Amino acid sequence: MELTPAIGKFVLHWGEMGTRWGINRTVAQIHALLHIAPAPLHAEEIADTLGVARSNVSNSLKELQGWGIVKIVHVMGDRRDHFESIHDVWALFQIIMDERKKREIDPTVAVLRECVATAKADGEELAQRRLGELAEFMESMSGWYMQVRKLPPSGWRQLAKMGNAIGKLIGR
Amino acid sequence: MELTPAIGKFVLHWGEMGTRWGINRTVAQIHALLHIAPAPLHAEEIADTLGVARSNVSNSLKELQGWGIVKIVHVMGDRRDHFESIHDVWALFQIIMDERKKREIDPTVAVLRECVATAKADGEELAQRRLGELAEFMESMSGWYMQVRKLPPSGWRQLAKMGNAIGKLIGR
DNA sequence: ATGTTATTTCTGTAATTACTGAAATCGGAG
DNA sequence: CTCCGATTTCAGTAATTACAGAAATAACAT
Repeated sequence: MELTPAIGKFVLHWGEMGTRWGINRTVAQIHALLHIAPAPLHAEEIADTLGVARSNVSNSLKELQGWGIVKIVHVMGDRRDHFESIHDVWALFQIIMDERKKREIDPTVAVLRECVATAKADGEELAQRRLGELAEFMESMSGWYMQVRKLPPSGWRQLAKMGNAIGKLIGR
Repeated sequence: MELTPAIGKFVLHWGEMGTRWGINRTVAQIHALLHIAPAPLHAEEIADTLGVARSNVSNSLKELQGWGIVKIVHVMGDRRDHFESIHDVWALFQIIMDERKKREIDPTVAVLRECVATAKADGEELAQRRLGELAEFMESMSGWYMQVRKLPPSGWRQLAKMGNAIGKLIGR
């Protein structure tokens, strides 16, 4: 797998973006590489292409598999594992959203609810209100996302184009 | 400003969440503290409450002001700057989204477009297609967000409740 | 079984990022 | 201008995170 100028630039940028969103740089780079790869790659190929240690690739791939955006595939006559990422960007986005919701949003809402309960018990009215509002907001966003996520990609696309119409529908 | 159990728990959790989304822990903690504070706080009060250095607070507050979610306010008869955060969660969310779009999404789309152009010039058809799809997806999401962001908070809330209706409207 | 290659785990190190405390700067008040 | 409190800057240090390379394990072929 050779790094052409276009691909190299993309991989580097994607890596940087990763760091800004709490994703390890190498993990993001590998994801980028697999995303544009014409065929599944094996670990050593990735290590060579990106110039990182084999072990680093191994761990990063585990991470990506944990997120569910990279799968192992096998190639006839080759004992090595090959890796492939989801190429459908809408599906990719959905998986990442689902995962972040599960790992971060849901637990946060749970903690907020606990805090609200404690605040109530301790008679801290203001804290109770503020934290309650925050919890409600997050649940509201979550709930909305859970609705839209069921739509097929085409539905999402339509939704994206409907911004104006929705504004009118609601009657701002 | 004393840290009650409820508030302490919230501040700690918010700090952790920050790290997962690429926000410095202290920055996130200060934001959390200001979010539930009954009145604007001055820097030293924040430093004492969270047990971090005064300079750390100063820099973190600059960061939060850069994001536009914390403002300086002045208190009669007090020379010190006091800090207040936006308490409306919907407004807060919108500001953060706007900022991340400006700082990360838009530049990424720009880079993707450049990569597509390069890929095209170099005759890399697959890369061109994949990167093009990614760029289009991100622009599509951006555009959609730009539409909805104009709605008043009440509109957002309605939108959140409309998930089902929208599904039917689109006719999945 | 033994050898061979692929993969993972683990430990030490490197790099990065966050933080502190001191020093410098700022900005009014007298 | 000089003083004094508030704030910021900066340089050194601490803590965290990412990484490489070695060692261990696994998976298969012979």
